[in-house]
Amino acid sequence: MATDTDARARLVTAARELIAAQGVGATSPRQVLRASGVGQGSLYHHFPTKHDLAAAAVGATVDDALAAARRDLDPGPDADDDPVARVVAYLERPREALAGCKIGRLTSDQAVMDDGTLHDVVTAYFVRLLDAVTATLREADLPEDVARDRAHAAVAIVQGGYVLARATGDPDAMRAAVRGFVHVLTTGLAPDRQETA
Amino acid sequence: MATDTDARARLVTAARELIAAQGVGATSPRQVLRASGVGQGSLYHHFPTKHDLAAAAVGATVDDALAAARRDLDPGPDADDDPVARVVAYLERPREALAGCKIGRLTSDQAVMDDGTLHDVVTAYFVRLLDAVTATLREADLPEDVARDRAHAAVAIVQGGYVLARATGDPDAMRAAVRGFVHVLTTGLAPDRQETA
DNA sequence: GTCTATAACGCGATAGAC
DNA sequence: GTCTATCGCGTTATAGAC
Repeated sequence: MATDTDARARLVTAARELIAAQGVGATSPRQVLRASGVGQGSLYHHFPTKHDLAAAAVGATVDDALAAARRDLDPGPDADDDPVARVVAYLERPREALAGCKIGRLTSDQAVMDDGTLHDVVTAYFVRLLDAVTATLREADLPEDVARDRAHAAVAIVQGGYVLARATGDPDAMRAAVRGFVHVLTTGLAPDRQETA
Repeated sequence: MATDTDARARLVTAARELIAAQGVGATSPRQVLRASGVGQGSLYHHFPTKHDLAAAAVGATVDDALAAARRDLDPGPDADDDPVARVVAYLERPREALAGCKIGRLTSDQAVMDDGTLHDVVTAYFVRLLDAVTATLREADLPEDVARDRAHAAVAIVQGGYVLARATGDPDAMRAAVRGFVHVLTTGLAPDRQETA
C-alpha cells in the first residue's frame, strides 16, 4: 500500500510541476517518468492515458489554489474584518509572477480546452473564485451586479498581471497593475483618500 | 514576382490564423501547408525553419494589434478629446473574447518563450502598448507613477478579461471585468458619479 | 520556385515477461 | 505492480528531381 501510494503520489507531483511550467500539451508522459523516477509500465498502470494523469494533476492544483484564495477572502478569526481589505489582501498576496498562473495559463492550452474534463475543472475554478470574491464584496453593501463586475475586474487584474509580468519579463508589472486597480478601487469608495496614495 | 509574393503571403496568412488559434508550439508546418495550399518545398524555400515562419506571422499580428490600439488611444481628428474617454474606448472596444488575445496567449506558449526572437516581439508589443496608455493618461494630468500603474491595470483588465472569458466560456466575463474597472476608474475621478451606474 | 520522397526523432500507447 | 521492448504515427527538416 505504501509503495502504491508512493509511486502514484510521485507521478502526480512530477506531473503538477511539469504542467505548471509547460502546460498539458507540451508535457509528455516520458518527461513525467524521468522527473518522478518511476518506470513506464508503472505510470500506465496508475494512469491508463495521459488524460487521466493530467486530470489528477490539474485537479490537485485547482484544489490548492481555491483553498489559498479562501484563506484570503473568508472572514477568519485573525483575518481582517473589512471585506474590501480582504479582497485587497487577495490581490496583493505575493505571487511568482514570472511563472504565470498555474491554472489561468491552461486557458491557452489547446490540450486542455479540447478535453471536456480538464476544461470543466478550469471553468469550475474560476466560477468558484469569482463567486467567492463577489460574496466578499457583497458584505461591503455593494449591489449584486456591481459586486460581480468588480469581482471580475479583481480576478482579471491578477490574471492580466501574470500575462504582463511574463510578457515584459518584469515581476513588478503585476504589482503595478494591482497598485493601479487598488488605488482607483479605494479612492472611488473613500473620496477623502482620493489621489493621495 | 507575383507568384513569389503570393505564395509567401498565403503562407503567412495561414500561419497567423493557425497560431492565433493554437499557439506556435501546437502549430505544425504541415498544418500551414494544408491550410495555405502551397507545396512543402515551397514553404522551406521561403521559410527555412519553423522559427522563421512563426516570426513573420507573429510580427505581422503584433503590428496590426499596435495599430488598432493607437487608433483608440491617439487623439485623432474625429476622436474623443478626453484622454480618459480614449482609454475607456480602448477598454470597451469589441473583442473576440472567447478566442483569447492573439498575442497575450503566446505568453503561455513554451515555444515562444524559449525563442529569443519571438519573446522579444511579444515583449516589445506590451512595452509599447503600456507606453501608449501611460502617455494618454498623462494627458489627464496624472503623475507619472500613477499613470503607469493605471495603464498596467487597464491592459491587465483586457488580458485578464480574455482569460476569464475563455475559462468560463462566457464572452460577457470580459465585459464584466471592463465594466467593473471603468466604474471604479470614473467614479474615482468624478465623485459626483459615485455608485450611480 | 516548386515538387515528391524520405530521414531522424519523439510522441502516446501497448505487449508480455517477471 | 513494475519492467523492457516495440508499435504506429506525426513532427521538423533535408535531398534531389523538375
